[in-house]
Amino acid sequence: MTSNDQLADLLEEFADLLDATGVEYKPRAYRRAAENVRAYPESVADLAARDDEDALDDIEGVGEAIASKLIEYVETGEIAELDELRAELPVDMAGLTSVEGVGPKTVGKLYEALGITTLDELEAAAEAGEIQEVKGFGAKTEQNILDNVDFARQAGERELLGDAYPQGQRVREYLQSVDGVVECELAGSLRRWRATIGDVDVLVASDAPEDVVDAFTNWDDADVHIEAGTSKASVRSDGVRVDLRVVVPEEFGSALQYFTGSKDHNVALRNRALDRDLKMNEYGVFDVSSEAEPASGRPTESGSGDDQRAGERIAGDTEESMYDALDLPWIPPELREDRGEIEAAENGDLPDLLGLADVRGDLHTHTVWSDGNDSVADMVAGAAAFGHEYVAITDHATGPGMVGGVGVSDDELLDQLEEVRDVAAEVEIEVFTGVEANVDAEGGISVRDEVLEELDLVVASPHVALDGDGTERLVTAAKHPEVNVIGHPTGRYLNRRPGLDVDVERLASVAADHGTALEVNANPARLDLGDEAIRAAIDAGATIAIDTDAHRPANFELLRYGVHTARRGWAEPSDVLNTWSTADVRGFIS
DNA sequence: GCCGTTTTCGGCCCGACTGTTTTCAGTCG
Repeated sequence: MTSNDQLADLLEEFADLLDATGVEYKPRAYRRAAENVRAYPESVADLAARDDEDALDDIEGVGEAIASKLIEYVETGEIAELDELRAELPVDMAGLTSVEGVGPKTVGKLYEALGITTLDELEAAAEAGEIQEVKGFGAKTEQNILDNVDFARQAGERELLGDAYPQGQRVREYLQSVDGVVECELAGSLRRWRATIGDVDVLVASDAPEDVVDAFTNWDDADVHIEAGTSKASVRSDGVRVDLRVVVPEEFGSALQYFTGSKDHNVALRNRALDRDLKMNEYGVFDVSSEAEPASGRPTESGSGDDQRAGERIAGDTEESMYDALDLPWIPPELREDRGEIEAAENGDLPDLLGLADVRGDLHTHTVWSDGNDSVADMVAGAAAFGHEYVAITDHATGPGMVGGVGVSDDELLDQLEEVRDVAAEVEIEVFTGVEANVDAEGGISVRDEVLEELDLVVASPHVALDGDGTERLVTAAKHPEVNVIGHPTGRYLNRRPGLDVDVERLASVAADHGTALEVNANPARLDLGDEAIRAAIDAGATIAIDTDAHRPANFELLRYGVHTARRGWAEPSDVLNTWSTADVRGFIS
């Protein structure tokens, strides 16, 4: 069945092709429809497949014409009109528009003038100096294309949080050292700690914006200079696009709120403001009740550039003031996805979110006994140095998914037990003996029960057959009396494979009944379970374990990614096994 | 092509930046 994403992609291609052929307004309608189809909570293809003309009526921006095209696609696998457009403009639209500065209209013009259809042809034309000969193009545009075409070829993927976060910290530290910078914060999806990041957004408060832009473009780590004006600039650093915006200190709070997003959260807040005769934007919250024509619901066209700041400004110097003006408490960035957080805030029901300092231990680590880099003693010392009160040693067991002799056999596991106990006797922190066993395709565990019984803690993780529905298999594992934690339940690898489909509600309710925790693997390539699954799991009553899967002591630092992902899943400290005391954890796993 | 307390026509979000212009179009967020 066709996913909403696929249908939305088709509508967007439609929009781009219309745009490239110079059609007005229709492209916007198709893009809006695409956006709403993508975000629609039910399967649009299912609705379209119904023998009901009005089935698609509820989707904003989808009218008669677009609805009939969606139905045509679901029934026949094609849209005749789209095929005609493709024939008229046979270009690799997605590839070509992935070049920074090249949009649909440019694609249309270059096809018209030079017959360019692919990235390779675009590059060849630029190298041959043909592009600057086209009317409306010049030498700079041609050079920009040459500069960006390679990046466009390799890009197309969002950056992992674990790569973007250190990048963000570096730029923030640098800007904080710049003269005239009053405040500096990361914004955008990085501040919301999304698992993947489009670009790094950084916001500065300063009365000398041009000096800040200047310092930013001269940053040592800025490899490519994309653009720079008087109040904003963009560079590429280590392959990541970094966008700077500078505002005056009085507007820092409103700008931070605006640029943190998400878009959906901000739209919902803006509507709430309108209900109160207020206007909310990146410059503040304004009382427009005394403005002319209040009944029209929109400000008058004065023609001045200050329309955005019309009315009496009642908030904006801090983020708190923005929310307060709408009678809401401040909402943590991780929750700002329009997933019910505004309603919860209104009712005083916002979760008391877990913090990094609440976590007391790590229940999933590896040593040289399997594929880790360090000894049991070094990993335990690393956990203690990180500040943990307890740590579990859970090396890979041999079995399905373990290749190249990585996992330990049952006999080796028993040998390792003695070493772990010896180390444990020498240190202050609590050390749990354990294993990361493999869950086979049927839900079986790769270590004999008698051996599992000897261990304090058993993490059971899927490492093979990581596609299709994994619910029953994981349910079987979660019911196993010796299994305490289901490790990285879906087996996903961000940007590489989606992992198992899991009915989280069902898995979580079984896990809750059998005293099994579900892992949030903090490795930034995994972040598994992900935010929405975490929330579903907690709602179904399951306990969460946030573990780093550390293969060396430095990996204990990855905990932050797991904690913030759990915050995105509305997790409170009590939901998380490894915020509990040593005695309580012992109680849970015994 | 969509939409409506402006309701069957006439609008459609908008500001910053760049590169090409000689007053503006295209891209981006």
